[in-house]
Amino acid sequence: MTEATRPAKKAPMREVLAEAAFQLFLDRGFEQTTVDDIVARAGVGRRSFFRYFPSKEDAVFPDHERCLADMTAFLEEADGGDPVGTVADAARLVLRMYAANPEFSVQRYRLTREVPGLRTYELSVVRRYERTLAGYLRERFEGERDGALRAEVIAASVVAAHNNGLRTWLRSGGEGDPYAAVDHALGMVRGVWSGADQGAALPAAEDEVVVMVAPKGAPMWQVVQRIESALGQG
Amino acid sequence: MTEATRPAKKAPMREVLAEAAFQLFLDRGFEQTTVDDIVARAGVGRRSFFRYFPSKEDAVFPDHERCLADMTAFLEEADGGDPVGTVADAARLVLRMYAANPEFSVQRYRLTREVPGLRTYELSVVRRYERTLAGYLRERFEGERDGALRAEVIAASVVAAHNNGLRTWLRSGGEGDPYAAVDHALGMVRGVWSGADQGAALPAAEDEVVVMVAPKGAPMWQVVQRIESALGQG
DNA sequence: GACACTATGGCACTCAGTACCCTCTGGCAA
DNA sequence: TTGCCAGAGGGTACTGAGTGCCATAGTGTC
Repeated sequence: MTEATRPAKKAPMREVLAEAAFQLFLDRGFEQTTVDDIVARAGVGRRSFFRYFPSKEDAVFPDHERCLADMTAFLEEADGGDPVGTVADAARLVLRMYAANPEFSVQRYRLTREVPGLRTYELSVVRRYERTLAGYLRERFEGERDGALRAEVIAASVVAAHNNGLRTWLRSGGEGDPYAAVDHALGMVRGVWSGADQGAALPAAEDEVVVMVAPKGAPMWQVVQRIESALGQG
Repeated sequence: MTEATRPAKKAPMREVLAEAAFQLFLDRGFEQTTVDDIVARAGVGRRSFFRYFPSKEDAVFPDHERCLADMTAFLEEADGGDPVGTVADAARLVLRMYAANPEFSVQRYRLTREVPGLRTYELSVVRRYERTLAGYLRERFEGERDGALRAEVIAASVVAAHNNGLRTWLRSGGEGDPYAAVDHALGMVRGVWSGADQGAALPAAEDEVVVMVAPKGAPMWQVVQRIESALGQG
């Protein structure tokens, strides 16, 4: 009726629904909100909801589908650099999505923490990222010893590290720089697993050697970090 | 009525239900089987099903609850040895459960692969194992730098490695020794992440050093393996 | 104006999961 | 014996997610 400025393209229904759903979830809780409540608030028919979201849970994560597509595209276009670094960069795409909307991300995080159904749903989303990363690594490690195994373990490590940093930021209420923690975490994983093609990319002679000295009782991850700095990767 | 041998303790209803459910799932598929079908086959009331299984999915994984309890108990009783080795051993408890019943495990694996709902449910189960392992590691790493981060990444690595080996065995139809692949996978993870307290447990002097030489272009994981053998941990 | 195509609404249905109440059974005490 | 209690299981009705099918309205195009 009184639709304000004339050429105002009416917001796409998908966003209207997601917005209405999220507000209701915040107000009265996820389980206490029915799909009928959502469509009533959005002023549309019930059937329309399920045309845009296959399930009630999907309305809480309206942006992951796009992000997953971005990640896939990113990996398809990736050049042949360090595989671990590449998947770490791919993981950062997810962080970028969260960071693009801190308030929403934090609210959703709190909501998800409290609703078992949403936690489970989120797991399936995270798993798809992990599988995407693992698929890329599997190709890169094709033919290498334990290639498939390393692909999956590295993908899991990257996802775990990313999520650790991300959660730290979310728990803090979305204040400050989310990239710091995530980059630190991903850096650790990269330090442990990476290195293969990175060295080969250097024009240095193959017969160059590095001598590393470490106390015998030193923790392995500390040893790895020293190797890193010895190789000048830090 | 004609209940065969007299002192035959009637099988506990939970098992009767799980058995009936699983057979029906194999015969006509998970989604094509309703809870009414299951209770009809088991010869009990519908209400009883939900007394024993909170959801239809739970009937497919009747043993994980117990296994998770075993893992928790195992970690509580664990001595202070190498933390990574301890969680690797804890993960092996899961493999033991699968290996105790190869045919069932393989059938369930095939079923789970095909049913999205079951895949998602399994994710939530796996996640609980992962959290249990991470919780243990977090305590062990208390106060260390990046302790919580390392706990989560290592837990994720261990779970990924375990599942990689397990799936290899399941895909093979449950033939042969499942422990071989899993031990190999866990060994790799342990080689990369372990070492901290292991070295300290040696009576060797703190000032002992190891000198390691490696080609500059060598992959990091290969470097790690060489360090391992240098330290005599292989 | 007929046609087609797409977006949306409405209705009816299945089925998982829950709340509430009933029955049956086996103790156990007065 | 009677009365009482407790615990296992059964039955019924309800809520709410998700689906299939059809009707309707808007928007072109010829």
